[in-house]
Amino acid sequence: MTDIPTQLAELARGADEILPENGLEERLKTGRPLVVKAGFDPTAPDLHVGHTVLINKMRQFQSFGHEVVFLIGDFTGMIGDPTGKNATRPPLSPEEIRENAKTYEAQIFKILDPERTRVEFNSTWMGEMDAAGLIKLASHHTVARMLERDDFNKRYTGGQPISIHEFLYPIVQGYDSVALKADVELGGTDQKFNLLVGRQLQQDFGQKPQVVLTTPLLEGLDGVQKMSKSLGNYIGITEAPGEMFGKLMSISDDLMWRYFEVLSFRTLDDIAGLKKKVTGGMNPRDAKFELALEIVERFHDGAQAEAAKAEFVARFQQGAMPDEMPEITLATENGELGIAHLLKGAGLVDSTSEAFRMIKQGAVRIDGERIEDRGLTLEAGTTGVYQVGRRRFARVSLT
RNA sequence: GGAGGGGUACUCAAGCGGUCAACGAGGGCAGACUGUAAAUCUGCUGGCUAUGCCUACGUAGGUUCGAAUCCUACCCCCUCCA
Repeated sequence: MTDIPTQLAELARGADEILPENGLEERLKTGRPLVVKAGFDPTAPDLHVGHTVLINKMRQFQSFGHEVVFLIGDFTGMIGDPTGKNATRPPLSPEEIRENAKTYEAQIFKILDPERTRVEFNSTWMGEMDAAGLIKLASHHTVARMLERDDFNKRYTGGQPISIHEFLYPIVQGYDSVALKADVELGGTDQKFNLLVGRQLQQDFGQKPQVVLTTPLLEGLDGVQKMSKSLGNYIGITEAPGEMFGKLMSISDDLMWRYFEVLSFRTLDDIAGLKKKVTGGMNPRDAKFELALEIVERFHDGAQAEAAKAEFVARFQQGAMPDEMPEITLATENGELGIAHLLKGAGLVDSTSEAFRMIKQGAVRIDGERIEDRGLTLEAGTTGVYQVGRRRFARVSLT
């Protein structure tokens, strides 16, 4: 096993907080493999790179020989995490949960070692608990402590409603740590309160309170709001290399440095050096290339990453057409088809109204030639590459 | 249970009888420029068999030449009091 100082240094890297501060060292000194728990919401099985900050941390624990528990909160999912401003959500069916779990596994095992990962569902123990058990469990926590949580506190003092069931979320999550006898729980900074409830409950149940390690929440592509699927500002880890590369290239120069900090495996010194070069005149675009290459390689491979970069350069720097595009065949009426219908039929625009708008704005090209006539009709038997904007292409044949 | 406030396009948010397919902001898309799908600037942002037509302002009716705007009922959300 790796020596403790090295483990400590590696595990603390990129972490937002470790509570209690010396707790991790103390646990590591026991010399036994630690049970490291991280909970995931069953409703969002499409992981994005924001989640990987945490998963990478799990991988580190794993590589040091600890036992990682990937906990799917199917029971808590019924409540809906009140962290943030989420509204309550409809409960998932057992089938949906099983499906989501499979999707999760396919994705996390790109990073984690399946041999050393335990996948658990909290309905395993929560599903068996009856009302009496839940009341008893709830008695382990007080309203005053619950109201310490920042968002509850704000809502309470601000006269905003808080439903009773929302109080159950942190309690159930905390009880998961009791059920698993967790040594360490990982979570985003927004989970800090919930993770701390776990400590308190474990103590009440006669266990040694877990160490809490929080990781920062990653900003999404917009650079402002946290990365999330519902906000659409994310990079999914199953996305195609080209997509992934393009999205990384679209982030602002400022955000690029943030991504380097939390997503890159480069050393901090290395990143500082890169930053210096940019200040000294290096094109930030080239630094962004480095980042995009590294991330794409992580979820695909080196060759695909290079190919994605080559494609990006050709397409956006040199304005070339993509090598691959959808091939579509459309039937004409009376031997011809209006341009608006063609674009809609090819899926390049959502409506004929949009097609006309795009034409008016000079966004439509046929074989690279910009067209301006909205009344243009194309004859049967012709084939052409139709383009809307810089990113939407299709090769369309008319019959 | 009582009193009050509110439901408008992807989101927030104006409008309170015609000039409203609906101000403004954000987001998105497009164009220009460039150092890139960064930044910046400009435009567009309901649909269609397209110089016109159709559907839209919680739902269903009603008043009116004419309603997102007025009336009635219903549904939903929020606040305060009990």
